[in-house]
Amino acid sequence: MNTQYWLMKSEPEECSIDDALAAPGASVPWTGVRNYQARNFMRDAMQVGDGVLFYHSSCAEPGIVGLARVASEIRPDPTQFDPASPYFDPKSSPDKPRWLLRDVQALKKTRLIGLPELRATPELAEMVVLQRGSRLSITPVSEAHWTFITRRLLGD
DNA sequence: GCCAACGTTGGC
DNA sequence: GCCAACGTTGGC
Repeated sequence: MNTQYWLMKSEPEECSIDDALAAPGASVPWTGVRNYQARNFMRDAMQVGDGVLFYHSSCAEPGIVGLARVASEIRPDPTQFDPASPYFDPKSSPDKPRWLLRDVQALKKTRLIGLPELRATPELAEMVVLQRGSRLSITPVSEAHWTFITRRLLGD
């Protein structure tokens, strides 16, 4: 299957693009997804090597802040088993894990393309993340949108 | 902190 | 299976 593209939201207070780039191998486990649709995107559709728009959410300047790639196969999210974690899920068990993750490798910090800029760009109006009421932390990005955004970011 | 929008839960 | 109540997301 061809390379696909995704937008993945992270709260910078939890894991910013700088945090990801500073991690060993610039790779971080994408913990904390607790939404079935987002989980299913990771489990069923993502492939190693897919492109990722790294997005900061729940912060002063939400928007795209970097580029990344899907860096691992799917595996259980260990935070669901940790009673001390805010992501603990008492209904999940190691023999039948409910929540899954992939590793995401940060490739590059870019300038911010903030939400206002995204919304002001007609070419991007159809992006899933911009749709009314969209709350999914992982959304697919079309190749056209990926190309438009990466060109704008990388200036080629 | 507010609140719109959406997802999940659980009684029936 | 319906749907009201509740919880969460996330921009502002």
